[in-house]
Amino acid sequence: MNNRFEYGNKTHQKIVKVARDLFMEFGYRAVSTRRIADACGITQPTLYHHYPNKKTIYLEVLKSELFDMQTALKRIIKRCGDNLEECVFQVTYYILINKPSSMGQMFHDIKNELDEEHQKEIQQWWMESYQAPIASIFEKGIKEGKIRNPAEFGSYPVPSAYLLLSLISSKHMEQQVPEHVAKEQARLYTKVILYGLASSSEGQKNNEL
Amino acid sequence: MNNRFEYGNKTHQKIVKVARDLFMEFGYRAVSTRRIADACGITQPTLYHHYPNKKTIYLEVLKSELFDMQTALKRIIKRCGDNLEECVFQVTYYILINKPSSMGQMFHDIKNELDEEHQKEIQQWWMESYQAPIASIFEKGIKEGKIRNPAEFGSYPVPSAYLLLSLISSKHMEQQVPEHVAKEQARLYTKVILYGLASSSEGQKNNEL
DNA sequence: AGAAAAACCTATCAATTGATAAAATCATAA
DNA sequence: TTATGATTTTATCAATTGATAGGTTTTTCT
Repeated sequence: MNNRFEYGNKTHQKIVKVARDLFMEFGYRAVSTRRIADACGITQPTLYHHYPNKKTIYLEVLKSELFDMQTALKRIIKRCGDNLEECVFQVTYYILINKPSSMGQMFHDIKNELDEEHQKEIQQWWMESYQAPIASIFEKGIKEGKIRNPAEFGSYPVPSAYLLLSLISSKHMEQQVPEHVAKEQARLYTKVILYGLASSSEGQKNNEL
Repeated sequence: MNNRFEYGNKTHQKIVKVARDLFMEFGYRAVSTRRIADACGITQPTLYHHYPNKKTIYLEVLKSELFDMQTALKRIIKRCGDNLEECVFQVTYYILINKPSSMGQMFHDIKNELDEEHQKEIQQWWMESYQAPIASIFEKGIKEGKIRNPAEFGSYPVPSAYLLLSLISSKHMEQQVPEHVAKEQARLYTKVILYGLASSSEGQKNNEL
């Protein structure tokens, strides 16, 4: 039947899958086309039969990366939509486990290795897959009075989403952590972004302003 | 007198100063030795008269970067040591303005472009210049009862410092911001990490556990 | 002034990079 | 079975990279 099609598609998909791991760990510049080819078990020029150039492969990687994240986050938020804290926790935990090993590196590559048209395109994908889903959580929280008044505190949905994402993508010098530690971290991040580090009396003091 | 010394030192310092801007903006791999030399107004081999190789220049850059930050943070903390919120705000604001344009890129380079000995060394510098000063703020806050019980909340000084630094080094897709916006951001980060995004009633609810 | 040393430049190297051309292999459909 | 087209390989390209050798200029010290 269409074995020919599927056969070709195997390599096609494998390239993106392999390149994804490499690009996300070492960054765009540090990963050569030969390295990708080796990890795929093919020769370097074969890459150019499936993709016109290195940049296209990277774009394909970003697309799959962001698409997977989008579907997962939407599913999680739909599942536990009524419980704000639980929802923040679940999202935090999922990203913490499944995010690219160096999100900062990813942003750097997007900004420095791509031309402006592609930057705009990726930024659009990024907003749909990360920003919008997380912001929707806070938006709902605001409507239900569970989140402080945005006008007073500056806690608008989108900036709030960026704050949570900042906490998640910290990992300054550390390596990948085991699952139960990630769960613990997710719990901490959730509590901090919702309730803060200050003891409750201090928190009240601020709220009177 | 020692004009010879000073003359040599001029170029010596200029290389580090110029390389600092380039490395921090574009990353280690994206900045070639020729690019550094051009920006200094010298030819590329001249670099190798002042420094044995590219990596040494990068290490020198990191050293100066971290040293400057350390002295600044210690000064700030000493100045406004009795007021927790103000102290957090001042530190946040300073880092926000003076930090390398892509801190994530810096961490990536440290982890991927340096050998293990140098990694350990830089990590030591990093802890002294960023982690320790900020952690000292939270340590004092805990002693004074202004920060939640670390044993219950997980808000130990060092992890707390990392949380604040995560917020500061967010800047996911944005460019450098003007001064008054940075001040606004610093204000928000300070309030969020201390008091959280949840409305006060929600915060109380959590505190009862 | 003149010797010594420091600073700098021209020319060049080997290695690696992304990318292309052309030949060889393989699977598919007639 | 055989012709066709997709897939992969070998061989190779020009450009860029970090780094070195050797000569030239500039500064310093006596």
